[in-house]
Amino acid sequence: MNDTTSAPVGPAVGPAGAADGPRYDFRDAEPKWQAAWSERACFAVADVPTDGKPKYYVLEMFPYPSGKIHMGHVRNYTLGDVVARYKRARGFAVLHPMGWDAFGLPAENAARERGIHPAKWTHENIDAMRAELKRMGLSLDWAREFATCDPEYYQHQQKLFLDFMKAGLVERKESWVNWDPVDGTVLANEQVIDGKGWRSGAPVEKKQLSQWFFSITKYAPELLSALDTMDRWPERVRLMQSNWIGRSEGARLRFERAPWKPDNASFPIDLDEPDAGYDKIEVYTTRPDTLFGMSFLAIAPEHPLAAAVGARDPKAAAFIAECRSMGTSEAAIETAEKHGHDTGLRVKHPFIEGATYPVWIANFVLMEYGTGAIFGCPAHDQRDLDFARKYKLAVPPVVLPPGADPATFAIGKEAYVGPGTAYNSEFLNGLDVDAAKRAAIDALAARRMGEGVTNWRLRDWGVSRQRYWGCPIPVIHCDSCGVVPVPDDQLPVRLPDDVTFDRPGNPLDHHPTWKHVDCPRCGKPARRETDTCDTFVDSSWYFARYCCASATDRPLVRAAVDHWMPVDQYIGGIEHAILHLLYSRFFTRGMKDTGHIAVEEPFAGLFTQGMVNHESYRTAAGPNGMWLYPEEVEKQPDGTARHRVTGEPVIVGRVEAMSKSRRNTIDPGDIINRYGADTARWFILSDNPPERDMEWTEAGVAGAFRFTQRVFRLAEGVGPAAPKPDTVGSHGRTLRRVTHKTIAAVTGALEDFAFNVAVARLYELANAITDAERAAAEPGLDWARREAVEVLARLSAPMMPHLAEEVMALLHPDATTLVADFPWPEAEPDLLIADSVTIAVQIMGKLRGTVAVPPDSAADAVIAAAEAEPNVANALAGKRIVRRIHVPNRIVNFVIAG
RNA sequence: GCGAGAGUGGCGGAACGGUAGACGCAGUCGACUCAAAAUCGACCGCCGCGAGGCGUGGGGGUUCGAAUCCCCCCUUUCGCACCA
Repeated sequence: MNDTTSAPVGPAVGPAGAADGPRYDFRDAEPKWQAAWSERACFAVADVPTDGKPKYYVLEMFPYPSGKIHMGHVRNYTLGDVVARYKRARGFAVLHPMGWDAFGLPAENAARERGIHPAKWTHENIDAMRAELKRMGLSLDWAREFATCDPEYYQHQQKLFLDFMKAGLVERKESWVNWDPVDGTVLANEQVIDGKGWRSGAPVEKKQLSQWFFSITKYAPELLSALDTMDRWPERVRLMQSNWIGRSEGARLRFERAPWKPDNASFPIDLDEPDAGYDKIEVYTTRPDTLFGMSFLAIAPEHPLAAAVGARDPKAAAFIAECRSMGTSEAAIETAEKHGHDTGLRVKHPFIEGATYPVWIANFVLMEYGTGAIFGCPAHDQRDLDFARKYKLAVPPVVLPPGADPATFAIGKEAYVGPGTAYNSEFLNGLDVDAAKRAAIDALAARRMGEGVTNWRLRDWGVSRQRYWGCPIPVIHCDSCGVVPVPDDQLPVRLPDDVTFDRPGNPLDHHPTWKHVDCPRCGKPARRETDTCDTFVDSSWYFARYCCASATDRPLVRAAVDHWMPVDQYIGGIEHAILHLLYSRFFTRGMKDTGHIAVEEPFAGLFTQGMVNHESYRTAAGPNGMWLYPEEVEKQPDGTARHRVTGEPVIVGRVEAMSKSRRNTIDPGDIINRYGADTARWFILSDNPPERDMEWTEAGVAGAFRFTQRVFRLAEGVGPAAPKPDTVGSHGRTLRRVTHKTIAAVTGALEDFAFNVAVARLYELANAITDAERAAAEPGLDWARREAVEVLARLSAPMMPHLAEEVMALLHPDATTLVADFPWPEAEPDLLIADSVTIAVQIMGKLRGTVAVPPDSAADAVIAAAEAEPNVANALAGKRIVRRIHVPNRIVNFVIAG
């Protein structure tokens, strides 16, 4: 596939045993050990194991089959593989599967642009990427592989959809969508850029469509409260989800409309017909305590009352149209300006007899949140204040800040939103904000005008997509029976193969026959639903399917899923912090409530990795500069860079995310060809903590490569196996201490996801082995070196699995057990105790010297030794010691007077 | 605007409140070599000849002792963003 001859640089790796150069040839070793693992099915586990081992489920977010793996994949799968191999060595039965998130728009784009069928494009990409992943030497159970575009997968998703429907978790409702009139499809918010479709460039329209929704809001309370128990998730992600779900406590109250009084003849409207249904306007507020500070009521332009007003008042209609033309994204850009239109209608205050307030249509009120209507309290809400100042509305203050004088306190340009005491508020006067809220809600309830409510920001999940390459939504529309679920025995609803992409819109809709079916209920001609599922649905249950990937008769086999789930360690990018992870949490609850599984939280542990970045290069500053690939650039000793071929000067840009447009990508396949998988894995782990963004550098990879060679050389340098000697000399003992401390340190680092620290400890062990190589011969030293090299290999195995096998095979030519099947090394406790510890000696917290004492020495002895240390004694001369602090095995600190 | 992180040598980064800079990268010098690569050895925070002093974004504080804990500020990254 990839050819090494095109690589411009790289180490000269000759065949093993060549006269010069490194002896360890990864090109020979890596495929050999991959084949060995595969032949022995080292990483296969049963759906329902009977070996009694504790289970551990490691999962990395599955890839979209774009065609090639990228460095982000390499990092993701390396991190997961380290965990999987480590846990396996620790005695766990490890489930570590892989598959493909294979539906989605790029396949359709390829079909449109290049005439390749989406299925063909997708499967070719999967084949290419599978081959690349296999070259990484991952400890995967490939028998569980699937792609979400396989009917064998999506048929079960259709079954789940129908079960969710039965359980009331699926709804069909009208909703406003972003509609691209050129592509003839709904766009997600992220696909609308500056009010235009991201592909067509056409202005996006707001359109009301009937769409399928998952009722994720039904689970809002538990999706929020469970976050508190998810202590193995990053705090950041939990917070983001919490904000996204957006619980708020407040009140819902109904304002009665005041009778219509035509004090201004220019308002030609009359909504006082008894059956109009506009006699009350419901609002949501988190500040019922500020009700006496009301000065207006405002409704969203999409509010039904606004439409009713617009039908009678052309000026109002024009204002509403103006608001609608400002798309959602544009509104976000122009956040400052608030606009409104006075309807002429008025509402009564719930508590103040005879007081009425104007009803405005305002662009800053959102129909999607709360009730689409607010009461305006300008003194204590910044938005309301901006609006009131612009339209010269009253600003009565009703919350007095602590210490402020009620006679002089006034609102300027800033609303007062802090704590305080209610005033100008009749029965609320004197109460603090919280007490006033409760009192106001009680009063509203007593009058049957309102009640306390909990409001959520989370909206239901719209899953309809007018696209071909997705899971068909398994329902049929019948003119007589309405929406009819496809019966189980007619599943799967397969995508037709013979589709065309020569015109905009949904190919399923254009297909000559596919959508025409008979109603399963009454038998009359009916239509298939042509919407397909959002691809986030596919990824909302794949983790459970892996547990029983070959089951054909049902989506999930309970015994298997209940055994393996939840995922013990999930690893992926932070970009999925909200959508994928929240949808999966919802879906898992849905699967539980429809009887498919027992767990309700899918991912017990979550780790979010950083990105892989790289320098970018271009030929000149400004718009004329051409981006260059890293392999086109040659670094100069003076730090500048030039073009490898033309010699042109090159501008070295920022270190930023790898992207095709900036050409600062590094192809993992190329790296594996030149350096091997172990080198790539080692470098990616060693560079920095895995949760942070890392920089991919040529020098770093080369350094990692040198280390692989060095480890092999250390192994070649040790003698044949021998029984443990009775006595070990001092160099040997020193080495053995390092060896066993390294076992403890690397174990701890791996448990903590501090893989860069684990790498550092292994470098230290290698350095200690090198020191021992140079030491004079003594009894037991050879044995200790051999032990150290074995430990080095075995501790490195989760990171560099091929090299570890090669080293152990070298040391044990007749061995039949693979390192992949070895248990994790155990440190000998005796060797973790040093025979001497270095105590820092401080005077007034400043280091003045060190003393070496036996571990756990008595305080008196340590202090005496510290005072005797020449440098310390010198500094203490003539001073009065007022206090002597001794921290066992660590420090002595003298506090002196004067 | 709101919320949450992060600021440590030339770089990536280590460091239970206890010897700041482990380990790696880059660099300097040396050995080997006709030479280069590879390998090996030494050095490698700043000031100072030295003794020593100064150093973890800035300023305060707690403590015998602070990169670490607390308060204020600065910079920066990310998330949400007219959410009533």
